[in-house]
Amino acid sequence: MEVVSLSHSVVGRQRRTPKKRKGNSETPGLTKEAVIEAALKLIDTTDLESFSMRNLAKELGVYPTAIYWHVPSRNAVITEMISRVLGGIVPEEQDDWKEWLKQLFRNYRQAIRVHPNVAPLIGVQLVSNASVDLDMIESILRTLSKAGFADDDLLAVFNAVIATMVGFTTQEFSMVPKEEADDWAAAMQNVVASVDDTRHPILARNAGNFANKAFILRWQNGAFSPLDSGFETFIQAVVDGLEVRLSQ
Amino acid sequence: MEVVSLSHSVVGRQRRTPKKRKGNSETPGLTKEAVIEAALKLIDTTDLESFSMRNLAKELGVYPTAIYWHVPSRNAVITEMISRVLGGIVPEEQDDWKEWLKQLFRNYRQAIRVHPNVAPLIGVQLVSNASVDLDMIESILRTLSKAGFADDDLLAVFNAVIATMVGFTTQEFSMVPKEEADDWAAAMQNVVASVDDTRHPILARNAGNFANKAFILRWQNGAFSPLDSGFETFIQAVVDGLEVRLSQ
DNA sequence: ACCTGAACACCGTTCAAGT
DNA sequence: ACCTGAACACCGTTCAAGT
Repeated sequence: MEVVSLSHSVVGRQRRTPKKRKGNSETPGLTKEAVIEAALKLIDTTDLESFSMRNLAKELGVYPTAIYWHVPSRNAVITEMISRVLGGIVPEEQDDWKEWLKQLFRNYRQAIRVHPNVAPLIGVQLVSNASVDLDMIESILRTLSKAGFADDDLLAVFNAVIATMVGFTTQEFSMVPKEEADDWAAAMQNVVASVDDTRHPILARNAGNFANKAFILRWQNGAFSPLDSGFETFIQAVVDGLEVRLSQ
Repeated sequence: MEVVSLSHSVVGRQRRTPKKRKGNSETPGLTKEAVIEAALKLIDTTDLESFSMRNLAKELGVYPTAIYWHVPSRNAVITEMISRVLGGIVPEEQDDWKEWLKQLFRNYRQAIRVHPNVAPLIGVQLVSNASVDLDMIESILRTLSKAGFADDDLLAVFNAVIATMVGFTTQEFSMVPKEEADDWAAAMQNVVASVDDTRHPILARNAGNFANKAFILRWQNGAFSPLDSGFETFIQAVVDGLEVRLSQ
């Protein structure tokens, strides 16, 4: 996988490239790898709000400013985390382009499920593209080309594919307010339970089924209440719809 | 439009309900409406990073803490802004359910285009649901029911619809790093310009077309580089795919 | 009722100083 | 080379005090 990192020119500049450690088993000190690893551990065990450079330093047992020797900025840490989380989601080549795409979408979602709190960072920050995986892009383009999309269509369909891959999962694992989580859950449950069946009859009829399992009407995110059937329905619709487009 | 606000129970508690002003033209003072309006103006003219309670206070010419008399928390401001931005996106009823859905998606995107910096807040924070628009939900469910979706399918398709509505646009208008925007644009342009055409031939062939117009390979967001064709392709594919599902 | 003003517990990041 | 430590310019929010 060729990942072109823009970290140096983009997310901040490192003062010097730290010297690589010798192979012998000295005290490890701090390394970039250790920083990223600790960052992932921190974001996994707490949440996105608690993910700060200062808490990261606490986790590592160093002063906050020590981190900046190994990593140029907070955005760089985020970039590195993302490319680590999303590494290896590109499926094996396959004849059926629809199946290949669905597998890509599922692999993305599975990768996020392992580190759900990272999800909000990807869909929402253009910086998340700072480490561009050209191999992934080429694989998608190859699949779409084989399927029959070309020229201007290739761009439009590519954008549709990326939106499909990222969009559902980003929302599924969106941030839950930390402090007021309990109050909020209670309030939302109350809303769902007391839907007026003359004003909103269809919703009232389906309220039990929708509670905490529908976007907008849930009080937990995908880490606790996964939206499997919605996801499968969504990606199936997209690939079916793209097939319809091909036949026109 | 019945918007159920969870602000009181969820996003913080107000100390007292401020008394409504009399009709005569006294000095206006501060009101909740003025706070939300200034918040939108601030987020529109600057960006999401600059949107802080303290900057909001500066904009209003008051001390930061004065805001808290009218609004319980930052999350409440966000909630109010979102429901203001997304007010009135539900289309008129219509026979063709596919057209109705597409119109909903387009209305959502148009609403976001007026206040692009609000976009990241919606897709990514569960708090964004704090003001639940039950009328919108019922309208979607009515349309889907008329189309023929029922029972468990209704939930899955509803989730697919919300993901479609929010997902593409959230990414299209994702946050651009403020400080290093120029450096980053240059670096990304360089990546796109120097794609190796033996390793990534299809991308190399399409690089000119993809530069700043494809997800992952752009350095500006939808406010400067809108992805119209991708969006239309995406929503058309979704509704076509849902129609395929109906016919099975 | 509504605002000021001080204060608390946080941020990311820079830079000089140590070893 | 790599870390400490102080410092800067920020945050959201609470609470007492003013008017």
